[in-house]
Amino acid sequence: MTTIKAGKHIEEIEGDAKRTPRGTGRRLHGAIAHKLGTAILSGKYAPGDTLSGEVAFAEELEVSRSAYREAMQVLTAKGLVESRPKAGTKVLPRNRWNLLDPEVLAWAFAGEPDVEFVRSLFELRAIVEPAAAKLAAERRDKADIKAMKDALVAMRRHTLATEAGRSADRDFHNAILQATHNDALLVLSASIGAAVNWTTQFKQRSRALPRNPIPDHVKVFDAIVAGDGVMASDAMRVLVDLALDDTRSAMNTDQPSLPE
Amino acid sequence: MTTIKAGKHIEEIEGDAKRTPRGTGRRLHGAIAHKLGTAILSGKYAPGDTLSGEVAFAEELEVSRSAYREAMQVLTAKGLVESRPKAGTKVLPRNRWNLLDPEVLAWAFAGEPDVEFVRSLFELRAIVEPAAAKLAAERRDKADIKAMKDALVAMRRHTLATEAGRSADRDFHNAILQATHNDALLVLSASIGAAVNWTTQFKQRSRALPRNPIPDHVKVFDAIVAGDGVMASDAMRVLVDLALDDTRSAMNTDQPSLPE
DNA sequence: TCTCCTATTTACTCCGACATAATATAGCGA
DNA sequence: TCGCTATATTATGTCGGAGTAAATAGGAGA
Repeated sequence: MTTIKAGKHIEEIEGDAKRTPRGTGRRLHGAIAHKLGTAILSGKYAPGDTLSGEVAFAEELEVSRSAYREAMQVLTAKGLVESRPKAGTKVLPRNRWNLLDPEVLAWAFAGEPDVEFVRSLFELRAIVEPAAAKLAAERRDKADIKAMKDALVAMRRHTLATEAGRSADRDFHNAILQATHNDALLVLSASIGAAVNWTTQFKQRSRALPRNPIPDHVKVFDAIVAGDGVMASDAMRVLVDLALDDTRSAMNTDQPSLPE
Repeated sequence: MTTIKAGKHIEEIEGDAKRTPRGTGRRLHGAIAHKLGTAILSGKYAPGDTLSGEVAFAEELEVSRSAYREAMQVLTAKGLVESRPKAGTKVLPRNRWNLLDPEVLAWAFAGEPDVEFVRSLFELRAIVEPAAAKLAAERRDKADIKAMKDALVAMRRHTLATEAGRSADRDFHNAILQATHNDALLVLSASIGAAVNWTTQFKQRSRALPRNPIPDHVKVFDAIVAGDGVMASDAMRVLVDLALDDTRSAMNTDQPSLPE
């Protein structure tokens, strides 16, 4: 007998189905959750579907039941599935999903993102961000202004074509939400930031950005510094609308099914 | 020896620390997550704190490591903690918490809710709900109107003092968000609904509601039915502002540290 | 003094068994 | 024949322990 005791055959697993340990800090159950999460978000498992039993599915994934179960707890925590004895694990209806969870959002954008959903996100941005800019103009302090200024400088140095530039863009929007000194709004930052990031990448994917986004951002910044809430709100509304236009045209001309 | 084999001593546990199985559908790891979640949200474990090791903590809670770990996966999924080998499990900074997650929100309101946080939530409502009402007025269909009407009828029958009435209130706001036909907004429904619910209960706790909320709701409803976005938005703004006033005065006159 | 290596601590993964709860089925009574 | 109750089935839930992998701390060598 081969006397394989504990998790000895991990190597075959990695070489086979899940080359899990990408980078550092990636755990096995996290990888499973990612795999199943994207599968659900992409529609491979539709709401109402019943997943295979724990033992069968864990075996199919070539992981232990423990790891599989821990992954399911993650999906359950995010409202994607629900497990009950005897009944099995079922995919919950879409309105139970925590679509604003950063990780779920990432799963949603892992495959071909739903055009309708992107539109929803921009509509949310169009509602929240102008209002946030208004509050920021009324409440910003020195530190907030500095954070926004730094982000703007970084955006000018790198372009949106680089990751550093996109990061600076996110930092700018994040700084605005931070300046509202509102925890609930700040949480949306992670969600909105993710949406901004993914859609910006989509814009880049199809064509070079034809328009210089800096002036629009500067207008928002100036209004906030001046403490003019209405002007900040208006400027931000323009910014979001333009971003929506760009993304929309980019997605229309975007040929689907690009390989990863 | 007592020859206790598997989970045989659950009874002592239930009678002791965690009287877990309240109702049906409550799992052990869910109870652990609830317990630790409320502990973190209440500040018993502050950001940066390192929790005891798996073995020690699981033993302290009188549960198996599996159950404890599954609970931790839930907390990790909601951004409350982060675990790394050797370093242990640490509570993440507040800005990493998914405060809009319905479950986290429930944990936040399980103890004495932070006044500042409640204010943040109402500010979010004041931003989102009027805009949602406007969209709803432009896009509502027959089914949406029926859902709102039914909720209004139920609100009239029961008062906000009853759970049925609060449920109807939530249904009404939920129906409006549903009528926007926007998935991203709909997700906020769960969060906002929870906030509405908790704060409504707080209002009830300190005194009888002096004002009849029905007319305000009817105004919103009529505007949406008429398809008048601006009017719907205005009416909703009034409604939220009034609710904020009520809650604020209720929390001011509210003597803290009421026993559960 | 700095760098590299080793050692330890902690979480991570696996396994196999038993307990529990919800459903499906069969039996019983009206 | 129909409806209700008791039993059997089956999948999730919980348990305990063993062994693996990773990150930090401390020590050895340059």
